[in-house]
Amino acid sequence: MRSPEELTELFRSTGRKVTAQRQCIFRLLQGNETHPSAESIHAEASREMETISLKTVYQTLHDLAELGEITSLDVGTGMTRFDPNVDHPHHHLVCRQCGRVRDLVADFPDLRIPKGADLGFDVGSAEIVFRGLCPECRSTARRRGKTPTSRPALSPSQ
Amino acid sequence: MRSPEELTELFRSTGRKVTAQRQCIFRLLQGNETHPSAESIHAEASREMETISLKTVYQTLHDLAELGEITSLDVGTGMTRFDPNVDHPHHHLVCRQCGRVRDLVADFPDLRIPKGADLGFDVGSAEIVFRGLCPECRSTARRRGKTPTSRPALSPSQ
DNA sequence: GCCCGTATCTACAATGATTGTTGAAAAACA
DNA sequence: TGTTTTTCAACAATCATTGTAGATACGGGC
Repeated sequence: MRSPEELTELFRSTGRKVTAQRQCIFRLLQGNETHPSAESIHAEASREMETISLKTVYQTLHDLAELGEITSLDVGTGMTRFDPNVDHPHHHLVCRQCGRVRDLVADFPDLRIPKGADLGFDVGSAEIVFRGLCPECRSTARRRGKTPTSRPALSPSQ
Repeated sequence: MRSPEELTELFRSTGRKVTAQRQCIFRLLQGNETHPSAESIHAEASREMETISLKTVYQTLHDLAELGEITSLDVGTGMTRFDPNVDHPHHHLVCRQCGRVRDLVADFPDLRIPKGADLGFDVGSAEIVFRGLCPECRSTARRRGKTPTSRPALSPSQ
């Protein structure tokens, strides 16, 4: 994502108007690595502008996504997350406990689909989501030895 | 996913009751490669049982997921999709036009996270989503030369 | 095959995330 | 500064999904 100043210019040059609300959102996004949801951006923005509406946040985020300045990603945490890191291709680590998302900066050069396996799809991109436990949840999870869902045997005479 | 008969037995042996609604859903899922949503399962089920409720479908799908007989996946199409193919690890092709999802049976052995790049996460699984256009949408899309969203230059004197 | 306790069913209301609507206010540009 | 047009905030509405409650059906024991 570009700097707030550049975004201001970009918005003007694409026929969009620049408001205090939008600039506030620009600032909150810049360098933000938490992959915030619209809700969490709204919560932060509300601290500076008590009356800013959630709708405004959604709209600005959509504008930024349309301009390619951020990407929206759905990693199954129930709400769309937004990522201002569009200049360095990367993948994501998702905590299955708390929903935290982190960038994984690694290149996977062998992500080519084998000939014939693409089923006729015209494939343009690949996203990898790694799921696990973030450091914070790892320590919390130590009390319960939770091995997740192994398939029970069929009719185990029990 | 096991056969409807085995699932019947499995449900009984895990203290669940077997109803006509559930068996209908078992049948609709077996061998189903369309990655249906709860809604679409409900639509199909309604053809056999006019009064079956969407809630029942959701509950049964959750039960099956809990038993490890299906997996639920969120590929950003707006609703949770369900996949009865749990016996062969695989990834997914998603059409960004129509939302169609297909299994991609290919092994990516080099999906190891480089040492130190995991940011302390305890990573348990990796899902790859390949996005593109399915064969059906490829032919339909030919009219509009739609190159998706390249970033506009900053202040292009225009 | 029937009874009874309990899980499941349907219908309906409620939730949470997101989007549509509308009159008021503020930005851009002359 | 005035004019035009977009955006704003405050709703209400939508969509997928989940909660509630009373009616109903399953299934183990007679």
